[in-house]
Amino acid sequence: MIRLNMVGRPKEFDERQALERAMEVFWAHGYEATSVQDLLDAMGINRGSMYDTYGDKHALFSAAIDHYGRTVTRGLEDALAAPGSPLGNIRKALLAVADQTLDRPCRGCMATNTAVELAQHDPQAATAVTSILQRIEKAFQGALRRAVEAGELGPNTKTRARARFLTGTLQGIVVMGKASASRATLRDIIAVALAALA
Amino acid sequence: MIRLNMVGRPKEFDERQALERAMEVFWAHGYEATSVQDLLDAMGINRGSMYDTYGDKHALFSAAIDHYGRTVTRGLEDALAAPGSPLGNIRKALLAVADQTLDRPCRGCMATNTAVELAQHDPQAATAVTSILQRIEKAFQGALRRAVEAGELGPNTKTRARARFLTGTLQGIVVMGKASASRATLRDIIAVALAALA
DNA sequence: TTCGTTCTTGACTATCCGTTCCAAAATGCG
DNA sequence: CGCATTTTGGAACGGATAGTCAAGAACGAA
Repeated sequence: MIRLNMVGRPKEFDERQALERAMEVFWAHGYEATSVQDLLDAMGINRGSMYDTYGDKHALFSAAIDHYGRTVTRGLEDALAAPGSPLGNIRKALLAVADQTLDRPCRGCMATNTAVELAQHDPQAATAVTSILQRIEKAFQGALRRAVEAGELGPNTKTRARARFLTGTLQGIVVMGKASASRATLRDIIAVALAALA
Repeated sequence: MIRLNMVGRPKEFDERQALERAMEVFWAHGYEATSVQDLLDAMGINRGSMYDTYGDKHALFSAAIDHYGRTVTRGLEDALAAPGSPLGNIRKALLAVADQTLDRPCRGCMATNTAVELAQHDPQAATAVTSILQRIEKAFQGALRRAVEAGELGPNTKTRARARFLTGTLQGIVVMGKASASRATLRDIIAVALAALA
């Protein structure tokens, strides 16, 4: 007889919170530089629980970057879709990212980090990154379309090309920030990029 | 008595060529994912020779990224300073970088990779990256100034801000390329970026 | 209470890591 | 030819690594 709902001992830790902690460690240090022990310390659980719940280090990383998409990337989408001036939202979003990169140590963007560290040798990571970048591009494109409708941009604006451009600019800002670029440098980049939209 | 020129057994390998090989491995796989054995295999020498000649893995990496600056970055500077239309040189340089990122596997730019992987936790790597990015910015600024002199850009063009912007755009292109962006995507980015210069 | 199931704990394994060390080999000099 | 000096090849080292396993604890169902 097959029994569903055959319960055993309940988990003592919050799976979502543990995943959040793991995400932060991977985000800050990357995949290779993070040891399983680092993860366990941050997650507050021990080895068996981690391997039982997530499988192995690589699967945990996959879950972590998915979680990144569900939370951080989602936040960017919301910011770009907020009420008010669409171009203003784009400007604010870029400035917010630039400000984050001034934190020390700077984690940057987990999608960027993963693209650079893993995408070439890890198809699963590459898929996750592509998915996130596509969503960012769509979010930019949505804002640009609303800007056209609101008359902030001309009716013939090529929104897809400009959305791709903004996505690339975002990656560039993060990398420059990681390389200790000054606030002035990042503001210059944003100013020129915004001027390119008009 | 101090004797100079007291020779012993001569090196059997070409130091410069071995360094070039090491650079390629670090460039393709990053620092953490590259083992000393990987390096030895690629360099065609054995452990003792590597440790005697370069010190340790980290010192070898430093030497490798310096070598990158001396060769690859130098190549970009030359391309931007080539005779002919300065704006044309900028355009050609960006397109060349975009084309490189379509290779599989794509190594991208070693400065970008290092900025993302190491800059936050390795001051020496951060210094090397900053130095390379500064040189790229100066190279772009030089080309922009020549574009102003040649009348390709207006006399009031803010060359520093635009050079910083182009440096950021370059990083963005590399990251997008690593994330498997299509050629069309990269061309869109470049087209919008070039339009921003005018 | 007893049983089946699931989760926790920490010791354990086997492998790989960067690094050190040393005897043997290969050179120029006296 | 020795002798001093340097490189070579590879064995060896301690520590860290990702992953496994078994024994016990905590639950719901019967």
